[in-house]
Amino acid sequence: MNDASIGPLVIEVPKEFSFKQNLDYLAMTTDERLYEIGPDWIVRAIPVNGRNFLVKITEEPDEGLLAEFLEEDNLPVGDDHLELARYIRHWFDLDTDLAPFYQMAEKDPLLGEAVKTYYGLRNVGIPDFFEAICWGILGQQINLTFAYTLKRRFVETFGQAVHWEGHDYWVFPRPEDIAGLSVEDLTPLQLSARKSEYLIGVANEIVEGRLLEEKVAEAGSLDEAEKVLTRMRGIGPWTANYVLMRCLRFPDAFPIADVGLHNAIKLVTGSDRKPSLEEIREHALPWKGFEAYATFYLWRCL
DNA sequence: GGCCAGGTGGCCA
DNA sequence: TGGCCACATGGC
Repeated sequence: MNDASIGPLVIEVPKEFSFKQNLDYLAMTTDERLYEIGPDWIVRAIPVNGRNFLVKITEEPDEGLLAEFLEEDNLPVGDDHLELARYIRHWFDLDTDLAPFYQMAEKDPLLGEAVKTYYGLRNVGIPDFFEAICWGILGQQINLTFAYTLKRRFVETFGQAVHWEGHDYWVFPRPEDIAGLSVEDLTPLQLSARKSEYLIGVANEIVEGRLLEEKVAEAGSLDEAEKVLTRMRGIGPWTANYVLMRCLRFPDAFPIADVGLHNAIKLVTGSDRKPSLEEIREHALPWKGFEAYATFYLWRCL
């Protein structure tokens, strides 16, 4: 890794991977300002080892993903390469074997169409733990459009930007950027007082070492991990499962109370009403161990 | 103008 | 444990 300090990073991808499907998914939410997307590329600033690297990712047939570093005066050295590769693998969830999920899903009445239509889509994740939690809290009980607006304001107010060729590439605020704030600092963004308390509270818990990503990741089970997270004020079962699904990659994480999930099930079953919790549990029986991917693909149908 | 939104905490029996 | 209710504000 020493003499490769210049030149792109090559990242192998599994067979069940479609760069296009993942770009199409990400293209729906560009207003959060954390990346820019073209027809066959994506650019984002990736925070690693205390620095922000501007990375352009493309696909090279038969090789995998190619990550180029755009700023000539800000190139990764040493261990940075490893961390950047890890970040990108995490982002596109490249280390999960989707074959068993697909095997189950193609016969499933709710998932069959979705896995055919979106074959190769990965559970595009939120590699940053704090971002995943904040995004969960921001999205609670408001419509998604407004949630993205709030996220954009949050990022542009408290995050860091990499300026390159007339464009800003934003990095999500760190817990230490938020921990010292007061509710009044967040009011101008049109965040409710309660949400502001939650965000600042979680930031403090992380900064002071009372909430550790490793502790959650190493929990013995989904239940245990959920308990650690829901001890935080502002993190209920929905947010906990959302974070476990999008960031910590628990395959069985399942935000069962999610309105989007309910709407998706209503849509794919052609029902005229949303399913009850009991009905969802019934639908989800065959998904055991794959609830996270099942949910992600159902969301994609909306 | 009314209902809904990728919920949660707090209170009560 | 389970059922209400306040919260809070934009989108459609």
